[in-house]
Amino acid sequence: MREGPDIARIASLVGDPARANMLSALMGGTALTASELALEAGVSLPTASSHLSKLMEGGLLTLASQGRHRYYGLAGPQVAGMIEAITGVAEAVGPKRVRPGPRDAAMRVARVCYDHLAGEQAVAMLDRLVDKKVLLRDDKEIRLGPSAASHFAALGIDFEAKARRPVCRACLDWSVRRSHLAGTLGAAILDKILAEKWARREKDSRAVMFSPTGRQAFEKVFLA
Amino acid sequence: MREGPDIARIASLVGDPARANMLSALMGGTALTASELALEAGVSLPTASSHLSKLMEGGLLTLASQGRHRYYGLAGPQVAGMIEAITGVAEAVGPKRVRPGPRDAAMRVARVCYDHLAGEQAVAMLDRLVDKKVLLRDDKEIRLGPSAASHFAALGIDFEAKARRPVCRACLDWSVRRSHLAGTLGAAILDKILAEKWARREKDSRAVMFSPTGRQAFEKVFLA
DNA sequence: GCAATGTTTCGACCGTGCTCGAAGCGTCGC
DNA sequence: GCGACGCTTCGAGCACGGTCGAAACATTGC
Repeated sequence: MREGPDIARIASLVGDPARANMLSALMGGTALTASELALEAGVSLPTASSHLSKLMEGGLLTLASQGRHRYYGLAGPQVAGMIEAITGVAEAVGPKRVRPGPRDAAMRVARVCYDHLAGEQAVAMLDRLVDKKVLLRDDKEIRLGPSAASHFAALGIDFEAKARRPVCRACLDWSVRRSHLAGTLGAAILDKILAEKWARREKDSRAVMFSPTGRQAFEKVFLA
Repeated sequence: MREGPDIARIASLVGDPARANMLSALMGGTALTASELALEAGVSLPTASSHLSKLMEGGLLTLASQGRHRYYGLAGPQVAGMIEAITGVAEAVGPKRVRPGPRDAAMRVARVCYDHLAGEQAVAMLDRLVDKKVLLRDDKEIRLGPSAASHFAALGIDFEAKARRPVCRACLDWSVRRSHLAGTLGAAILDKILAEKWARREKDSRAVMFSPTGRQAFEKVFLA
């Protein structure tokens, strides 16, 4: 009955949990592939694809095809602002949120983000690697420093052997609100952590649980 | 999978057309009753009531019970800001809106808003009544001026005879973005317009169509 | 060329939630 | 008190949209 722009259409796009998770994931500013977004949203690939096409049709996303990868990103700052506004209301209105249980606390410390480590530990690790000039961070970009090759080789981490993805990539951490390390290097480090049995993945969760000795080893290698 | 505030919950509340219409109607700042909101949304009273309780539960609305009337209003400026942000995206993203047809143009000029007149004609009428000091407007409130009683009596408009609602009320016009006159006086004026056959209601629409002579009469009385 | 990987389309299933009529409750006017 | 009015609750019907498996399509690497 009421005229004007179709706000219900836009809001209902954000109103599905899977799509909301995707949009939240994209709030970091980096474009993500359909597979990554499917993992973030916790749905299968076909489902994610369906959601993504709806978001595209609604004008909320942009698409950049690069080879067989398709990178989805937020359409612009106006869309980001809208998500921000909705998040603000959700936060203000929902103090009824159950207090974080042990699972949530663990997620905050360390968890899997697609194929690399995220959480406080991951953010601290990246900070330390930048401090030591092993990696170079300018603005939003991360590059390998001159000593990177030898540094990681000494640790037995081989990040070149993997597929052709960017070696380093910044990934915004939702809990800490700062970047952690993604890309093939981030993936290789997670592999290393799991291979050395410093930590194990919690079943049916993204949480990564360090053993006491594993934590010491990790901190000695990456946070020293 | 992703944590943080439940933005899907909030967005899906806005994502239903009926609820979106209600929220848009409340963007004017004045609280409205369940019946008024049902009309705005174009749904039955039970349906509207169900939506309203959901919006209440979601924390988007406040409720002020006055006798047997229950006035619903937006919970606060943060909620209003969110609606505004969503509206902005919907506007920016939907230039695919079909160009306004004759029906829409007519709606812009004059239409029914619950029980009173809205649109350009209504806004102009209120401006003129204020100019002539028949009505007094300070800030958002509208009151009767000293000459109001005799002025409307001379026109054969009896606004006291109606139920116990505020005589004057400002109602924000979506098309003009300025206030028009609601309340029992606004209703009485619309009654007059239809009784005099200056205009008729378009079937299945809120548009009000003035006849050529009716328009002249209306302008002579209210816009002179 | 063929196999591997990333992504979309198709088809079918199923549940959530929107919808309204009828009935129940609370408030006001006489 | 009784009737009128405003609103909410209950119950049942129904459609829309989310979900996934299988298969098709596209791109790359060998």
